[in-house]
Amino acid sequence: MPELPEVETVLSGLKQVFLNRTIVGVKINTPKLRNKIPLNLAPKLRNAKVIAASRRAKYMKLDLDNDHTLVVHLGMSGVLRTELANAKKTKQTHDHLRLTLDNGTEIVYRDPRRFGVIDLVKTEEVDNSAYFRNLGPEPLSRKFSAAYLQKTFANKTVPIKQAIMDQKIVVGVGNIYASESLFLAKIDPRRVSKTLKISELEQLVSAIKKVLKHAIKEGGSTLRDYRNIGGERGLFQMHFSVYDREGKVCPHCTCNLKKTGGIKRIVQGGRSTFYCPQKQR
DNA sequence: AGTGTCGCCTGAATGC
DNA sequence: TGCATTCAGGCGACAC
Repeated sequence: MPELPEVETVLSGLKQVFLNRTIVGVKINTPKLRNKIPLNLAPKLRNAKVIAASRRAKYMKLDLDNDHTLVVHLGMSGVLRTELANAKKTKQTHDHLRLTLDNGTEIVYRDPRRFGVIDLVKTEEVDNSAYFRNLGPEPLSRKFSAAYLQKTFANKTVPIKQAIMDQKIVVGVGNIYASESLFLAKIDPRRVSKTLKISELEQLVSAIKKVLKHAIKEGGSTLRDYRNIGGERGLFQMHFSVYDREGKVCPHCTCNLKKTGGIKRIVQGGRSTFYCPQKQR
C-alpha cells in the first residue's frame, strides 16, 4: 500500500518525534508479521537512542546508538502514529508494537493485514541485508535515468507497467504511481518494456520523478488505511488522473465519453491498471 | 534468468 | 439482515 511518497511522509514525521529521543518502553503484541519480530527487539530497543532516520525504497531505517538499525516496512496496511500517553485509546486490535519515548510520546505500529516488516539489523550490515541487497536505484536520484532504463530493458518482455513496479529496476513505485506516471508520460501500460524508444524513456523517467515529488508535497495518497504519523490523510488522491477512475474522463479530455468509455481498467500481473486508451500509446 | 501465479492476512464493499 | 465473494497501495516463494 504505502509507496514512496507515503513512506517519505511518515518518515519526516518520525524524525520530528523520534530523533535524539530515547526509547524507554517496548511492547510487542503480535510478533508475527511478514517476518517474525526478532526476540531481541525489545531488549535492544529499550534505553536506545535514535540517532538517524532515513528511507530506502519503501523501507524506513532508524539507526540506534547501540550499532543496531530498526527496519520498518508498512506493507499494505501498516500505520505508524503517535499517541500522547494519556490520550483516549482507539481500538487496539491490530496494534502490534508500541514504543514509549522518554518524553512520554507513544509510537504505535498498526497493521491489520500484517504484510509489514519490523526487524532489527546491525547497522553495518543493514545495506547488505536481504531487504536492501537487490534493490534498484532511487527514482529521485540521478542514477535513475533514461540511459539506465534503456540498458536495463534491453531484453525485458514484461509490460512497462510491471517493469516500473519491479523494485529491482526502480524502487518506491507501486500500483498507484505506476499508473499515474504512465499517464503523464502518455505511454500505454501494456507496451513491452524493450520496445520503448529513448525519447519515451526520457518522458517516463521525468514523469515518475514529477508524480512522486508532487505526491510527497501532498503528503501521499489516502485511499483507505494510509495516515501520516499524526493520523492525518494524504491529499494526492485529489490529483489522480487515472487511478481508481474507471469510466471517467481524464484531465483536459476532449473525447466523447459515450464513444470511448473514458478511463479503462485492466489487470496486469494480478493488479489493477488504469489508463486512457486515447492519450496513452 | 526471466516471467507468471499464488499466498500471506484482514476488513470493507458489493452481490445475492 | 446475513452470508459469500471480491478486492485492496507489497512482496517473496514457487513452478515453468
